[in-house]
Amino acid sequence: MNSKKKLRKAGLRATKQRIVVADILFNGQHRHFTAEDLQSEIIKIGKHMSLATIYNCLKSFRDLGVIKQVESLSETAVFDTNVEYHHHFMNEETGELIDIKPSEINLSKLPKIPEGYSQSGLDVIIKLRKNS
Amino acid sequence: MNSKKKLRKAGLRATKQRIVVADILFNGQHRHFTAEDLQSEIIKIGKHMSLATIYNCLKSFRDLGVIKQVESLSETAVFDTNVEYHHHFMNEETGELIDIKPSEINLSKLPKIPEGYSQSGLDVIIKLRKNS
DNA sequence: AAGTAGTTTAGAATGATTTTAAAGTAATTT
DNA sequence: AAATTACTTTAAAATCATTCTAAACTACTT
Repeated sequence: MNSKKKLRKAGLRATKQRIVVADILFNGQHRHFTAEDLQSEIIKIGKHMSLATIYNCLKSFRDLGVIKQVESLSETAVFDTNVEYHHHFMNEETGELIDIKPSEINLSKLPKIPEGYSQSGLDVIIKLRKNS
Repeated sequence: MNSKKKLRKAGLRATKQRIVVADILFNGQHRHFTAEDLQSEIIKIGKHMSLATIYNCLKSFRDLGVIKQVESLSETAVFDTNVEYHHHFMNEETGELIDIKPSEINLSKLPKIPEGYSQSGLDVIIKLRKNS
């Protein structure tokens, strides 16, 4: 099934722009990218698309669940007076953080570190939603 | 030891502004805060301090190691075509991400979720640095 | 008390993202 | 196939967090 049909099926208008983005993204291989990465690629294949459109498109694809936005704790810099190694709970709505002591998490198995690199940190973030 | 002495000992000039910030931050209780949170508190106690100064001050305290900047993946939005639950390696210098399959991490013990909340997500980020 | 080097500051600059509102277009209806 | 309508795209302006600039200031040294 081509991108046009998939978009229609998902309830989105099959605009030229969305088709271009879908054709780039869903080629079978997973990838991480920013809005600007995508714009560069679009330019590389001789097309043009405004950044606003790219943001709009990525947002609708994300809401549809066909891509994921990688979690970032907050869009503003957050500081912590606790300088010991620890993890965090994060309230998804407010961004509020609560410390988690390392002893409360057991990370008994970790993946092999890629060749040529060393581990320089490890963060666990448990996201919370208020019960309704 | 008061803030003035502590700053001097750390090799930082004991400016009025740094003393105010240190007095607010190092009162024995840990906390998470943004530059603006801090400015609001400073205004609340009848003082004034420019945001640039607050950023400068937090940066020097961070470099000194007396506060920590909570990790954020990247300052720009990153998207991922892999919508399955998974974790990430992150190259600290470039921000580049590599997927980690959940089966490669064993999280056998997790902390108790705070009263009134439910877990809505869990992310593990392993930071990498290139070997020298 | 004077010197100097690090600091503070307002305001400008930057960079990512969103908004605005006008022009365009996909899908529907005629 | 043309007309309609509602959703989209877009350039440009706006916004927000953060950094930079460069002039005024001040902590510490001499």
